[in-house]
Amino acid sequence: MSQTLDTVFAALADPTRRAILAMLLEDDMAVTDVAHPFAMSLAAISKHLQVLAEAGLISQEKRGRVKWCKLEPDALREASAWMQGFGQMDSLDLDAFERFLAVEIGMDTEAGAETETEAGTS
Amino acid sequence: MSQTLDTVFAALADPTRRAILAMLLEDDMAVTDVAHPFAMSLAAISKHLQVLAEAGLISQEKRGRVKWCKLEPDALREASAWMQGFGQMDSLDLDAFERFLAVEIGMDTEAGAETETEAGTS
DNA sequence: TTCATATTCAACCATCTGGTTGACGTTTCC
DNA sequence: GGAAACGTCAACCAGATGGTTGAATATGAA
Repeated sequence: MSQTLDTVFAALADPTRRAILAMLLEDDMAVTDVAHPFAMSLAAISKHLQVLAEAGLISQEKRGRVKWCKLEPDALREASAWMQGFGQMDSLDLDAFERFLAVEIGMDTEAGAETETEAGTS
Repeated sequence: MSQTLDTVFAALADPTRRAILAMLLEDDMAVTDVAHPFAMSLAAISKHLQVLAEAGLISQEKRGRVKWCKLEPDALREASAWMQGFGQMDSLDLDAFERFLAVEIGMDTEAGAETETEAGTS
């Protein structure tokens, strides 16, 4: 579940990839056209597009010899929703939010840490 | 400018750091207390906190021998605002947004502009 | 002073990342 | 068929990242 957030935020951390997203905002594009404005090899852009696709931020569809790239805003909305939790922290259910995050990485947040939550060993 | 987005998104890409933010949402904490729920060394947590501080997501203040960590939601709001641009792409000024991104990474989006934007200080 | 607590620093390690180049498989066009 | 365009793959490289351990630095308490 939270692996999505890992990959989405990691994908967004690179300025080249953010710029690609901005370009795709305007229109679907072929890989070569995406690569055109950048001072780097086509292979590098191809890798960036794979990172974006694995994060679910774009989708790719091959038609003929051209692979079309399309923005998929849903993954962004998910990450954005996560951040909204912090942005609007005033009116947030902090306990519930923390429990959510605790589950997210499988940690215990201080209280009741010694409960046999990992009872799987028996 | 966009180095902020780079560092903020990179900081958010790690689940440990997101969990730390969630903990700080509840209350300010000392480094040792932040580290307590995690199965990793104090030094590792100290590094994570430095990453968060450099991204502006938290601030740290030393009182006595204890260093207190405090959530700074502003940096999150900034990144969140960036993402909102995609989430609400329907009602967005695409041209303006693309120009913003183009400047952000110093690239040209198709339309030629050999403007030497920055005499690199970096 | 001496000891314990709180935190960082430095060196080290394995792995990931972002880039390169060159070769390769497809698809289109002449 | 053969050449060009589209895109990926594989190998390689330098540097960043996330973790470790052990020593070092403050500060507080006895």
